[in-house]
Amino acid sequence: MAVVEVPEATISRLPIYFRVLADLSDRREASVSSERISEFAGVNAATVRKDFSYLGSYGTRGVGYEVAVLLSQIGTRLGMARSWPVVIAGAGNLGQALANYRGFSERGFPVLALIEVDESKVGTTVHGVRVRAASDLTEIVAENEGCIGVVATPASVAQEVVDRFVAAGIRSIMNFAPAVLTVPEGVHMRQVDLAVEMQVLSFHGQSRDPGHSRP
Amino acid sequence: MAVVEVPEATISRLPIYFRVLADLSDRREASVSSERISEFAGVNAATVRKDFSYLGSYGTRGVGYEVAVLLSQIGTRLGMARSWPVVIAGAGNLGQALANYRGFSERGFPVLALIEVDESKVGTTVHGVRVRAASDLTEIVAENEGCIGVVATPASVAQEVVDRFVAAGIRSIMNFAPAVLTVPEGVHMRQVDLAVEMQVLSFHGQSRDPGHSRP
DNA sequence: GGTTGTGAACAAATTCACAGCG
DNA sequence: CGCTGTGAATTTGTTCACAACC
Repeated sequence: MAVVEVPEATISRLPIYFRVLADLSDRREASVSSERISEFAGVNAATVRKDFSYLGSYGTRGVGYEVAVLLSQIGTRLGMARSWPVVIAGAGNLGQALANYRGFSERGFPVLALIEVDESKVGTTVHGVRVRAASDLTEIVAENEGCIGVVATPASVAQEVVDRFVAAGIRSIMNFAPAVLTVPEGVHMRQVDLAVEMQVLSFHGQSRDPGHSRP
Repeated sequence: MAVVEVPEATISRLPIYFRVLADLSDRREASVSSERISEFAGVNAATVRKDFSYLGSYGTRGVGYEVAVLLSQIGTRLGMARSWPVVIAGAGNLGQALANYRGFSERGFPVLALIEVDESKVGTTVHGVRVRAASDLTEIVAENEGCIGVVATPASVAQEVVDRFVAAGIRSIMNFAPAVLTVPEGVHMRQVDLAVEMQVLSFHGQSRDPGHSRP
């Protein structure tokens, strides 16, 4: 129970459990079984239990899990006890859209600033978020512990942006540019490519296979 | 080489290879080794070769792969020979952002319409995309073979929207709402939850582990 | 009784390592 | 020689099935 690392596959499901448990908590449900979580999360019940067991032993045999306890445990693991400021590079289409996206701020990821190289945009405000110059980056990151950097620039400059992020002290990066980027050891990066997701869908539309349903 | 299904993990990498090969093609490179693709795609070279072998035998031993041949093969498999019309449900923040996102249309996924229940928005135009009533959905889908449905509504109505999509004849759905949804056999659905991605990042930021770099 | 927590069995995906061939 | 294509080995992830416990 001590030395075992939480597997990556489990980590990627924790946010789902967190959401499900938050819903249950809103509905004033005190206790829940792995079977019921399994239904809401779309994950096999044994997987749910095994995932939870990596975090420790928080259930009661014959009863289930206390929603509040589990929610707080997973929340803590996910770092949801604090908020994680976000800096978005690129005030173009996507950057503005992300700055405007409530899903971030509502879930603990307030957008601090949009970073833009186009001088004419610097100093303006997009959906309440200030557009600032690239030269301000180091200062912004220094003043806000644990900043997450979001790359919303064209692919051609994405690696350059990531390098600047890293130089400024950012250790977590989310990349929306359609490019594979490299970061040094110790920096964590995730890639979201909307067109890639669409192409996976069109693969299944293409071949007349009876595609399946789980995300 | 014949009866073997293409594994899901391979399918999800095909769009990456496609992008890398398109870049190489732009740079007028005629031939490429799995080793080089591996660098650009951030995937082990043996994995690259195994992935390609599911599509057939398109390489030349001692030489490598012909960029043009491979690009066309993968493009065909991904259904990129045609364009895939997209209908977005929900003309709120996210829906408008997606309608405005060039990455879709540029890569063969033109946005046909935004579907919105708020009567006051119906009839307007958002970034050149018409906002239409839910009752128009069936007609739109019928007129456009192979429509992809995008869910950009609040989570509370997402399942309802998916059911309408399916009833209208849509078989490929991309869900941006933070909810786990179910679809009948034969309908393919993919989930993109931006806050989930951020939470996975904050998990790694939280624990002082030397997070790693690959997407 | 009911449900957790987990070892063991199974399945999928990745990586190694090398035969086979241009 | 160099690089592909692929069996075999390894790692990672999932699911089963049941003892342990409330």
